Amino acid sequence: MVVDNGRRRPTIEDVAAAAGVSRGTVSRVLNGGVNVSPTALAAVNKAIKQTGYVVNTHARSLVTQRSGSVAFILSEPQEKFFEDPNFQVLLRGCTQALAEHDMPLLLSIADSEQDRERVVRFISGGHIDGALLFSVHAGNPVVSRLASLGIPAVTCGLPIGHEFDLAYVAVNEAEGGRLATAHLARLGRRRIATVTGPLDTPGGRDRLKGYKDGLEEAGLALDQKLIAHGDYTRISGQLAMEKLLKQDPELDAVFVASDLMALGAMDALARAGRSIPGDVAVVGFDDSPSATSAIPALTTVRQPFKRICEEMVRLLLALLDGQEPAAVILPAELVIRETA
Amino acid sequence: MVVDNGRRRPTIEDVAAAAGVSRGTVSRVLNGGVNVSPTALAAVNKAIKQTGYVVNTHARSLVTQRSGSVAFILSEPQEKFFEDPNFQVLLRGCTQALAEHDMPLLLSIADSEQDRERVVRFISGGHIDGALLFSVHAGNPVVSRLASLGIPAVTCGLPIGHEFDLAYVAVNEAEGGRLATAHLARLGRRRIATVTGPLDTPGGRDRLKGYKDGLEEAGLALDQKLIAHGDYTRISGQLAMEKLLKQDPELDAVFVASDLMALGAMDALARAGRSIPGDVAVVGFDDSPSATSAIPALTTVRQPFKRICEEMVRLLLALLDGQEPAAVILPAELVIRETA
DNA sequence: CTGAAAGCGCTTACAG
DNA sequence: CTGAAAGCGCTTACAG
Repeated sequence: MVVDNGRRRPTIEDVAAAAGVSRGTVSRVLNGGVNVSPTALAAVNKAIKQTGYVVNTHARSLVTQRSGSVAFILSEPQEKFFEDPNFQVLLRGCTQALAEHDMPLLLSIADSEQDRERVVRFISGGHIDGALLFSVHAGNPVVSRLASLGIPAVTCGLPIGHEFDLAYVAVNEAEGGRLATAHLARLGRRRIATVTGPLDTPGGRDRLKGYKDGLEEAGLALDQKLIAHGDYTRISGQLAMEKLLKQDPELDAVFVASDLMALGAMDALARAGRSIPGDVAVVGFDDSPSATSAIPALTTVRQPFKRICEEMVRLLLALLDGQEPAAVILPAELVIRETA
Repeated sequence: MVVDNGRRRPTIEDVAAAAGVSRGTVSRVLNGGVNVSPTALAAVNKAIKQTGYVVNTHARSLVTQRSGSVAFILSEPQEKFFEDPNFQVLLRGCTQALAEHDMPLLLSIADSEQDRERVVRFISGGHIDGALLFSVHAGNPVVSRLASLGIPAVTCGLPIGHEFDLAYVAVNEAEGGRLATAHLARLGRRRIATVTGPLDTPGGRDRLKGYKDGLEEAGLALDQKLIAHGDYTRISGQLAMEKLLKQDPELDAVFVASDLMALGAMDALARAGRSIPGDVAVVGFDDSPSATSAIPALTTVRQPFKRICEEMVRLLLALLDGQEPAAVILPAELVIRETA
């Protein structure tokens, strides 16, 4: 039963009165119940229910000097955010992982210079305890600012240039690239091309490394004509594929460093009249929702996004707890569907 | 120049000392500068810069009883959230509109019974001042709870069942449906089908109404065989289109109540060997990013998402200011591309 | 195990 | 226009 005395929200004082104890005891119950007698505990819990008490987080934060919330920072130009299905998965995953700790997620989008200023100001203003960072190109100013301010932060993907002063969670990018390439070689493909991401991102750099490893492992020569670059957008995948087809019309496979770019590459292949996987086998990266809905369904390297989010939140909470920044590398996994 | 005295953040006390005034005066400057002499104002502003002072929002919220943040609540099953590109646009638009008022956006996802409980608890706990609500089916429990708790809330789209106790922003759905249908009729199409959204959503219900209006206006008869229903997912659009083709193989146009479903419908048409727009003209709804990237590019009814977000935030701030709930209806606009 | 008390950093009547 | 002071609702040594 919830008692509503007028309009005002019940405070710890009301609970104390109802339970016949002091405010201190109520507070102790609220904070884990240590040094509280079973009798008092029961009385307080009953009083909490009875009064419908909910802690005032502002009052609590004022004394604990902790805000109890974290920011999800997207420092990416707007178009990519719009287009990339991975962000939604990550946003949701983090929201849920945080919710399990009863922490709200503050969304901050910092894709312009001005926004970045605001976001950094906001964060250094102590409004949040820590940050979850996404889409981190080498040299991203938000990342450096956070790192130099010493604000607890965890990045998704290896933060190039801050490998040692920031915590991060990443899939084993190189291994993923190697798995994809090895799979294509195993299928008997001999002219395996690749579309990379930007080389100032870990996904661009390391998936390419994996591609090279896979080629070498299969005894295939590295050929610069078979390498093109994209920026993770669908259209960039299409353009890169067109370029590759021009450079080497005989190519029979392609490893594309993201599913979205793979979709673009498939558009280009279709327009060029190549069948998939008959003429050209395609492997993507991410296992994003678009991979399954593609026609034909995309063979890809899976990033365990849910797990990534959980680990990011875990790492961030550990940082808030005073632990040192750590890195978590998750295994990549090949998901075989129809395109290869 | 920022002075860092040890590790502790400067407080209003530090600013007062630096400016040679009382805390009260500093606070007055912070809150608009009324009743402050030009001299004091200048001194305080200088001291703020000098000390690098940033207001402690928790302390402020504790006394003002306002949190200064609002929640973006998504009460939608997970799959749709993942798939629907509109959410990203809305999320971004609201984040930005709010940022202009220096208010952070808290993201809450309430797609399960349990999540809903948490979200309602969170909100009634006073952690936020108001809510922005999305994807509102009639009878959504979160909506009713918010409405009955009297928490300032603005919904995106007409909140069926709460038309009069909640503020909302919506595009003129019926007019959009009418425009789409009229356009198809004007193109000479005579067997115009429609794929609706769920009829317990304003978009499902009212776009269908517009379709009927458009038909009538063009002197075309309403035929139940030409109406099928989807749930805004791509696959549902495909299934609905397949059903329509079965029910009336002679249909020559279709108005689909969302772009995403239109994409699904186009998949079905392609599989059935119908050319677009040659055999069947297609008009979508939303003008989401997927409309432009579709091949062929989708003719659609534009929802002014950016404007919608701005109006939602404006309305919410007005509610927080004590104004009565209002409704804003924005005009729909036809965007002609390649499919019709 | 418990209560009384100080204090977190701000805002806002109130008196002048 | 300005300062002194009360108070927002909590946590946490401290003493017992």
